[in-house]
Parts: sequence; C-alpha cells; structure tokens
Amino acid sequence: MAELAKTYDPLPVEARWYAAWEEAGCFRSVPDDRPAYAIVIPPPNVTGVLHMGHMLNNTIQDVLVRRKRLEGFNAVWVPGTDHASIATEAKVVQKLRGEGITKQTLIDQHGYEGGRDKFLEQARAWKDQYGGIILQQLRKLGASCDWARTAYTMDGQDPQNAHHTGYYKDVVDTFVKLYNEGYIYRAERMVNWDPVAKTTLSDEEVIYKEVQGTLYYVRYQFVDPDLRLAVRDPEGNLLEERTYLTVATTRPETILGDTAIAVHPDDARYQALLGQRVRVPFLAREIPVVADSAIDPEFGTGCLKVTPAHAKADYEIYERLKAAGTHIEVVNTIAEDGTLQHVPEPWLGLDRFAMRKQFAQWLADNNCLEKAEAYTHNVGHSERTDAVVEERPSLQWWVRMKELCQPALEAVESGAVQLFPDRFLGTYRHWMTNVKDWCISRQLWWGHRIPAWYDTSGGLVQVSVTGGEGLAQDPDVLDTWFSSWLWPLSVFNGLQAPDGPDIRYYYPTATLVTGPDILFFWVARMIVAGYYHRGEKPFDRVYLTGLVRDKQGRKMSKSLGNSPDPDALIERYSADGVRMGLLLSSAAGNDLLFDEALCEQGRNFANKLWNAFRLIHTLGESATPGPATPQQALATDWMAARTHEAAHEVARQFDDFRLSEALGTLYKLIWDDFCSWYLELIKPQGGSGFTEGAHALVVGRFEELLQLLSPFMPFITEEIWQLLAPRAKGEFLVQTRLPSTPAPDAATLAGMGTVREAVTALRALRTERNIPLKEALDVYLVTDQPARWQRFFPLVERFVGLGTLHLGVAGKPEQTVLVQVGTDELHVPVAVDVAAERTRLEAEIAYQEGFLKSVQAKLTNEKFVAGAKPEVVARERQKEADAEAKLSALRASLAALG
RNA sequence: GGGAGCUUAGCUCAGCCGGUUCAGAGCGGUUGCCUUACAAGCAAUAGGUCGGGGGUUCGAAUCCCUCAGCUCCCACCA
Repeated sequence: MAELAKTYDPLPVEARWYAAWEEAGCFRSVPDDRPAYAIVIPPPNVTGVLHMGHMLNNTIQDVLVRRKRLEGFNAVWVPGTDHASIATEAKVVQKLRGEGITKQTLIDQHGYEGGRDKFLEQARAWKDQYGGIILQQLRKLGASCDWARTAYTMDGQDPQNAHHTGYYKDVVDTFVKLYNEGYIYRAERMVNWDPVAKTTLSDEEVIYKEVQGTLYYVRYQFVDPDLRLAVRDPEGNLLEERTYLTVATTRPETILGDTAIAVHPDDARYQALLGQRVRVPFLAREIPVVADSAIDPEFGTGCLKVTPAHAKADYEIYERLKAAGTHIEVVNTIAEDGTLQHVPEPWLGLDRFAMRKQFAQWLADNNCLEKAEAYTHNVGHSERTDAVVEERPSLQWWVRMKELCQPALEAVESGAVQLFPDRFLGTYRHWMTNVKDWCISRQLWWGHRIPAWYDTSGGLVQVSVTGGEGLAQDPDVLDTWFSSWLWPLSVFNGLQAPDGPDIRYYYPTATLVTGPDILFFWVARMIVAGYYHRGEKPFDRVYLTGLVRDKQGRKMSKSLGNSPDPDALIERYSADGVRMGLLLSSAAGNDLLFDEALCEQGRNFANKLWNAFRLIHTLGESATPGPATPQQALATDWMAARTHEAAHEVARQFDDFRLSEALGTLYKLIWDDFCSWYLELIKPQGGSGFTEGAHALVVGRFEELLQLLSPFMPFITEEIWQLLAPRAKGEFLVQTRLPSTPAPDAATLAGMGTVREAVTALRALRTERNIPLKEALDVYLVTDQPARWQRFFPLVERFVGLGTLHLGVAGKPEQTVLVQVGTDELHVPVAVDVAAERTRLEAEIAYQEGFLKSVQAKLTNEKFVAGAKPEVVARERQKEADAEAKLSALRASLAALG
C-alpha cells in the first residue's frame, strides 16, 4: 500500500464509495422476509437545488435508514421529486418571457389546446434540463436512496393519449372517486387570488406580512339631503352635524366596488342611519347603511365599507344579509391581472396600486378625504410569487375536508401516528378541528389537469378520467398538494394495486422526516389520504426537524444570501463533515443555528479517525507474530466493555430520535475512550515491538466503532473499514449487521474508572509541580481493594511514568503529597512546599467538612429519613462514610506535615 | 386576539417521573507541550447564585404561580 497521507483527503474517497455502493446495489430493497423499514423522501421540487434545509432533513433520513440496515431491517428509502406546479410554471413563464413569448401568444398561434401543448413541451424541456440536479446532490451527501424507485409526482402523464398510468392516474382517479362520493364539488366562493401567477391559492399558500400602509378616512354623502349625523364629544355634547359619514379604509382602490356601509347594530352613533342610503364617491351609485355584528365599533369610525367582491369578511356580510333577506350587489372591480374593471373612465384598466394612489388623490381633491394616517397592518402575499393576494369570488373546485379529516385527527390523538416532538400535537389538533374546505383548482397549465368535461356552452357534463366526443376538458390543474398527499401510497403503487407486494410490505412506512412548516400542507393531508384510500395511516412516526438558521438566528434564505452553497460546503468539509456539523446540534423540532465551525469539527473528527487508522495500520505492518501482552488484553477488555456500554446508549438514543446525542456519544467514545485512552495503552512504548495478536485485538475494537459510526459518517468509515483488513470484493461495511450487544462488564469499567481518575490526578500533580515525565514517581497506596489496583496499576503506570507501587505506607518518606482517588489514598513522594501543601489540605478539608455537614443535615432530619426513598437514604449514608474517610486521610496528612 | 416554545459557562445546547455521578457537554478561552497517529493535535486549567420574584417540599435547574425578555405557529379589524 502507498504511504498513507497524514491528513485525510475525503473528496475522492466519497465519490469512489458512493459509486461502488450504488453499483453493488447496496441500497436496493425488495420485499423479503426481514422486517421492513421504509422512509419516503419529502419530494423536493423537480427543478430545485439543494439548500440547507434539505441537507439537514436528508441527513437525518439517511442516518435513520442506514442504522436500520445495520440492525437487520430491510430498509428502503424512496427518493423522488415533486412537479411543483406553480413554482415550476413560474420559471417557465419567466424563461419564455425572455424570448418574448407569453401564454397568450402561444394560444394565438396554436389555438388553446395547441398553445397549451407547446407550453407544456417547454415545461417538460425545462424539467429535463434541470430535473435531477437535486438527486445528484443527494448522492454527494451520501443519501442511501433506492434509486431504482425514484418517483415523480407527474409520472405517467402521457400527452399523446388519455391512457394515463402511474402517479398521474392515481391523482385523477382520486379526484374522480372523491367527486363521485360527494367530497369534491365546484362552487363560487371567495378565493385567494395571485394576480401575478393569475391563479387561486390555498389559505396555506398565503403568507401574511406586516406592511406599512395608510388608513384613509373617506366621506360618503347621504342621499337624503335633510339627513344629519350628530357628532358628539364623550360627554354627549353636540359638536357638529354632518351630511356624510366617514369610513376608514386601507384600500381606496376598491371604493368603486362598494355596495353597502356596515355598522355594528348596537352602535348608538349610527342608529339613525340604518336603512338610509349614501353615495359612493365618484359614482352615482347609492348604497344602503346596514347592520352587522362583525363590525368593531372601536376600529376607525366604526363604519365599514362593504366590498363583497374584494374581501372575505365583506363577502360574509353579504351572505349574512342575503340570508336575512337583504340583497346587496357584488361588483367585482379588480380583474384577474390586478387591473381595474367594470369601472368608468378614467379608472378603467389602471393597475390596482396605481389606482390606490390616484383615487386617493381624487378623493383629496374632491373634499372626500377627511384625513389619512400611517397604519401598519398584515397583508397576504403569495408564497410563490410574493404578489399581494387579492380576495375575490371565483368558481373553483373544492374538497369537503371536515369528515375526511376525522380519522386523521384521531390517528394522531390516539398516538397511532406519533409526532416528534409531541408539542406539535396541539397545533395539529387545532388545524384539524378548524379545517376549511380545500380549494384545489389552480389556473395553471403545469400540473395534473382536472378530469372534468364541459359542453360547448360551458356546462359541466361529467367528471371522469377521459372525456367524451366534443367535450372540452377543464383548463385548470390541481393544487400540487393534491398529488403529493398520495406520495406514500403512490410510490408503492398502492392505489392501482392495493394488494401488491410493495404496498403490503412497506406500508405504513416507518418514519417521515420533514419540517413543521409543511405539517398541514402535506403531513396532515397524507394522513387524510392514507385513511381515505386504505383505512390505514401512511407512517408510524413523524420526525419534525427545526429550521436551519444562521449564526444570528435569521432564517436561511436566498434573499438574505445567508445560505451557504451545499456543494461548496461539501467541498470544503466533506460530506461526512457537513453531515456531522448539521447533526451536532439538531434536536428534533428545535431550530438549528448553523455555524460552519460545526462542519469544521466534523472534518477534524474525520481526520482524527483517519490518524487512528494510520497508527493501527502502521503498527500492523511491522507487527511480529505473537500474542498480545496482558495489559493490552486488559485494555481491550475495557474498550469492549466501554463500547458495549455506549452501544446500548446509542440504541436508546436512536429509539428516542436523539440523533444529536447519539452522535455525541460516539464522538466521545472514539475520541476520548478509543484514541486518548485505549490506543495510548495499546501502542508500543520506547521501541518495544508490536505483535500480531495485539493488532488483531485493536482491529476488532476499531471495526465495531466504525460500524456504529457508519450511519453518521458513511464514507470515511467505509474507507477505513476496507483498508483495515482484507475484504472480499463486493463486501461493504454498509451491508454488515450490528452484532447483539452484551451487557458491559461492570468490574472492568469500574477498574478503568479508577485508572483514569488516578492518571488525571497524577498528571495534574506533574503539571502543577513541573515534574518531567522521565522522573518516575513511587506510590504508597492505602486501599481496601488491593486486587483491583494490582490488576490495573500497570495501566496507570503506562500513562504517568510510575516507579514502584508500595501497598500501605510502610517505609514512606517524610515528605509525600496525598492524592485521593475515590476513598483510596495515593501518597506520592515529591519535594513538598510545606506552606502551600498545608493551604491545599486545609482548603480540601474545609470543603469536605462543608459537604459532610450538608449530608449529615439531611440524615439527622427525621422527615428526610422517613420521607425519602430508602435507596436515596442509603446513598446519603455512603456519602457520609466516604467523606469521613477522606477527611481522616486529609487530617492525617496535615498532621504529618508537622 | 388564540396557541406553543425558549431563557443553564463567552457561544451552541443537554439535563426524562424532584434526591448518587447535579450544576454538565461540545466549541471557544488560558497555560504548558512539534511526547514517534493526529497542531484539523496532546495535557492541564479557569468560567454559571440554572432570566427575576414568590410558592409547594425534608429536599427545586427540575413541580406550581407570577413578572420580564425572545422565538415560532394560527387568526387577519376594514
């Protein structure tokens, strides 16, 4: 073998092993008689690139899946992508715009269906060009997906004929089924409208942001010339009589759509106006003053202008009035593209924001504006385009959610589906009990086209996968989530073959790993779909990761430019290093403050491992035949016990999803126990030889550690494992099984515990007094467990350069320093600064006395002795005895100083 | 407005049903060390009245109340 580099060079290693694993089919899974463990990836946007959130998310999934493989499960991780209707379409539209092409020009050239086909061709080309980048990035990260199962939420859509298959068929079949069972209906309702994408949005796709706006106080003149509104001060004195009322609004651009003014029915100020009429500024339109109890008398003037076509709240007032027999008009003045419609010149065709400015100016110029004040409020924005969302009535397709959600709510309440951390249960319950009907139609082209068919006059004729002669298909596509909610079912072909081998074997899947931001968008709906289609949950547990934030706690985002480029990160720190950096501080559900220093720690750890390997490897090359020394055997026994102890701990931590802690456990096991203690004990000293027996022991220990660590750092562990001993071709660490872990040997652990305590104390003594290592220290030992010391003393000796071990203090020189290890006493002959030593002993005595006093205070407290658990009392008694023993030794030493 | 969470060492955090190991870990700091695997390292070491106040208890970082600060989610009063 070539000379091993002093510093680990990860990049070629990572590329090489990933290719080897993939080629050997290490991640391939097909049903067999082992227990299944399935994870489906939250499908990223097909044309997206990896960001920090993905990195965290997918690292967690990979760690879980790799661990289960080691445990002997038949683990599958299903990868795939989402067609991301609105996001992808927006990119294609943008690209075409760069070429001077719009959807309309395509329609003009090719007719509606032809133009649409042209557009979809472009979209498919876009998808082919950029699709799959993210899957390559996942490979770089080490994601052990079963790539043969790669799924896509628009698989099986065949533009040439209507015989759809795969995912596409699942989606339209689901639509038809829900429609036939009455869960899907078409109705005109208020929707969230994105005027940029020109489509509806679900409530979840609307992001409210605080915006600095203006609150305009606008005058509406009474129609009745004799009508007066009395304005009084708080004492009730008449201040003024007006011929108008004033309405506060942030949206003067909608005034031309006003069809009523509403006040609270109990508002004393406006009682006389109820039933009267006012005139809309600029227009001749007369509108009534009506009462509605949703009005807040405290806000503004207590009068609300009712624009049913432009606000949900207003539309609800309209509906309540209608139910009560009062009809007001619905005038929709804002068109789909956000410009003014159904209004007179000069306003017609103005953009809504220009309209706001210009109409406010007109109001001011015409004595209709009382005042305008700065006002901060929340305004809905489109999640995808960031456009200010318009609320408008629109004819759309809806899913009746209430009943469908019931089993999904119960599943989580009962713990059939567990959320980690469980504090999200409250939010989940709140959403599921207040769920509204889901608007699923989108005025887009890229996506699953709605399987509804109309006659030439636009009447709905049928809902079915294929249409009849002369019928036109609904132009809209389905909300992306209407396909992704089928993900865990569809990737195992569970809808078209409900009794197929895959769905029966892998479903319900084991764990879903995703961010809490899509708990409702996606997680809840998958549970709904799972129960609807199969009467069965889609997964047992949901691991909710935190958001990745930067060091200052800001969310990572493109616009802030604070999100590191994953490829660059991996190049700098290696995939293993980045994975470790991400996992080091990511408790479930807690946000992760990402700091590159953590990746550096990961890289350093990889290097540490590499150098441990270098040592072992070099020792092996020069090893001579023969058995290990008794000390090496003892150290190995201890390392084995320590590994078993840690392995049990790691298993528990995995069960609780405490991945961060599991990694921490292994980090310490390897860095401290293995490198700092075990390897130091094993390696030959002062030119003495190293045997093949010893080498075999170390290799055995190291292999077990590599295996335990491999889910976290798959690449370097594989590399070292392969180099550590001869392996057959096609043999991989990935494919090994964890051995069953015996209970750790307590006596060995305790013995080594004493060794470490003694070594640390003696090292401190050396450092304090500047005693060079070459100067051997004799030790006079007072102990009640001489056998343990006899056995382990050589190990202590190995670290701190000891001379002779004398049992007891017979023949001890005048001047010694007392080192306490538990209740054992080590008297070490060194030159003593009497004054300093006295001070040290007195301080130690004072501390022990204080400690003893507090213990005795408890023990003489009858309520404690009576009330505390017996083992607690026993512990306190032990503490008392130990402290007394220590004190007497300390006092004796003090006395000996003279 | 409704709900959830957080506040422990300079930084990031762990401390589950109150009681050995309860005041911890990693990073960072300081001080020695190029000690034959590793300076991306080794050894030693300093740092906190567990956000403030009150209560329950023999005993509170841990349970309860309260105040303060921060974060997130939901609702969206024009």
